[in-house]
Formats: sequence, C-alpha cells, structure tokens
Amino acid sequence: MKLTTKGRYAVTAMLDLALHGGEGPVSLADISARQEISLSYLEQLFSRLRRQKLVISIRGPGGGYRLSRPAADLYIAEVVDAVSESLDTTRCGNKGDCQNGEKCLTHHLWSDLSDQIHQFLSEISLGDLMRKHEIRQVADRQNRLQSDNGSETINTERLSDQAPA
Amino acid sequence: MKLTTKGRYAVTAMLDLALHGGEGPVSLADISARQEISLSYLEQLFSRLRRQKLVISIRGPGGGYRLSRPAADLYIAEVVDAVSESLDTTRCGNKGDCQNGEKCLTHHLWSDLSDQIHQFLSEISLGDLMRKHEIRQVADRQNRLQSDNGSETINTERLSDQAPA
DNA sequence: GGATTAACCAACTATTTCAGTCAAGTATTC
DNA sequence: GAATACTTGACTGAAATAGTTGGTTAATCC
Repeated sequence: MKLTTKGRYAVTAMLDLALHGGEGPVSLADISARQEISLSYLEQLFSRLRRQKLVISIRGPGGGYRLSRPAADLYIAEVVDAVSESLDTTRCGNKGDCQNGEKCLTHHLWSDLSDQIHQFLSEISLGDLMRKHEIRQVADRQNRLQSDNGSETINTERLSDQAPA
Repeated sequence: MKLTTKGRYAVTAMLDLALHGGEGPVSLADISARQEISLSYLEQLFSRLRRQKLVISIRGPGGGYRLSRPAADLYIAEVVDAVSESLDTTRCGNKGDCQNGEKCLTHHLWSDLSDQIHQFLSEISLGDLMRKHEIRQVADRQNRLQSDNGSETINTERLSDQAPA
C-alpha cells in the first residue's frame, strides 16, 4: 500500500464519475475540466482503472466512462491499488531468508501496518464518500445562503464520525 | 499524510533505536549495520527526527541517539510526519476559495481520508510494535527449535489482533 | 461516407522525490 | 590532541510523478 497524490487523483476522479454518472457516460474531458487534472494524466489513470475492471468505457460521441459496479460496492482501496501497483515492501522478496531473522521482523512489522491501512480503506466505498459529499454540498449551500456574513462556519461534521468499526 | 518507503525506513530505524536503546545511546553506524540502511541516509532522516524532538543526540565517543520519550509515548504518525513533511493536499491552499465550491469538496474528502489514516497511525506507538516484535522473536525462536523439518510454520499472529479500538 | 467525438495507446519530457554519496565541520571523551 | 560520532550542506543517479505530443480506433451524427 502506497499513499501518494496519484491515489488522490484517482479517487477524486472516480468520485466525480460516481457523482455525475447518473445520466450516462462521463467523458474524461469533463472530469478534467471539473477537477483540473490534465486529460492525458487522466487517460493514464483510467487505462489502469479499466484494466482492473473498476470502470467501463464507451467509445464514440456521447461516450465516456461508467463505474463497473454501484458506487456502494467500489472501495477506496481498490482504486488506490489499481493506480499505484503496490510495490514490494520487504526487499528480501518475502522469502523469509533474511540475515538471522532480525531484519525481516521489522520489515514484517511495516508490512502489517500497511495491511491495516489497506484494510481500513477497504471498508470505505465511493458510495460512502458520495453520501458525505452530498450532505456536505447541501450543508455548504445552506451555510452560504443562511449566513452571508463573514462568520465562516465550516462546521460540517467530519468523515471520522462514520468511521468503519 | 504520505506513505512511502521513506516513512518505513524511519519507523524501522526508530524501532531499532527503541529495541537497542536499553543500555545507552545507539549510534547510527549500528542501526545502519543492523537494518542495512545507508549511514548517510540515516543521517538525513535523524536530522529531521531530531529537529522534531523525537530523538535526542549525544555527541562524542560512545554517543549516538536516544528516544526523547518512552517508546510507549512515541507514535508512528509522528515518525512518518517528521520525515515526510506532509505536503499540501488541497492545492488551493485550503483557503476555501475554489471555483464554485465544487472542486474543494472532493479535495476535502481526500484530506479527511488522510486525516483518518493519520489518526489511525497516531494510536500505534513504538512500544506497541516493540511488544509485537518481542512476541514474534520468541515465537520464531520456538518454531526454529521445535520444528527443524521443512514445515516452515510462519504462524506468528498478525498485528491486526491488537488493532486500536 | 465523411466529419466528429472520445476512448485508446505509446513514446517522450520535465519536475520532484527517493536514496545515497561526499566532504567539511563541531562537540565530547579518553 | 586524537579518536569518536554527531551535524550540516551540497551534490548525484535513479525512479516516480505529472504532463505533453501525436497518433489510432471505434461509434455516432450529419
């Protein structure tokens, strides 16, 4: 498991797809415009997302991409994995033949940690984020309408509130 | 929050420090030899760890580094943060003046996700890892002594077992 | 059928980060 | 004062990240 901006781009794009995919395919050009990610970079990312069967492509005019499954069944970990192609964390190839066992232990500790984060992201779906997003969008709009003074109430409840058990 | 090999090196080194720091300061040369991390790279990492006050340096012969606090009070998130200098996740500088609010929302979602991982790593201390390490070391030794046939029982229980609530 | 749309693909470039090296310090102890 | 070991900064090669260019292929619209 590796967490970099690349994964963030992928999750953002997938979320955009989930949010705007209600009325047919979404083109990368649209996502690029909305999320300000370069089109060519999106192509690279979606090439992987497609090969991992997270999205379905529709060619030709009016074409674009669709989620391969309902957003509630698409998990963040899948998206991150699809684009970052998790590297070997052990250096010794996980063969267990490290020098007198000592080195490999710390390696395994890190690998366990990494597994836990993976597990964690496997329990959050795009649907979960969407719901939060919608709530938030509504909340923000309400805030903007209600209080146009400079009070700046960014009081949207945190994602942490519905953290997976 | 960014998770790369850099953070792994730092955690590994700090864990080594925690494990061998019982009888006085530990030199980077020792850590370098045990963990097979280049001395110069360790110097870079410890320069940051020291500035973040996670370790204390003792100069001169017999010198080295010590943890600034008991291992049970030093959390993984601190170590990772110290060396990876978490980059801006929002691009817009978190000012909230993104284009019609839309872009920033997805950014915030990711930032929340990142916060949760951070939170998660903030609940695991070096002490926790040490305990696991010791248990493991004993278990491995037992395995090695008991079954010297090729059965290869890598049945050490996972870190997940004592995941923080 | 031809123009348009948009996915697909490959090679190439610039920038940044990672990982490591080198060299010249400074403080401490023996 | 010599040895030890931390401290700092500049520098390097390799890899990953981010973006570009220039095409090809499939589907649709006119």
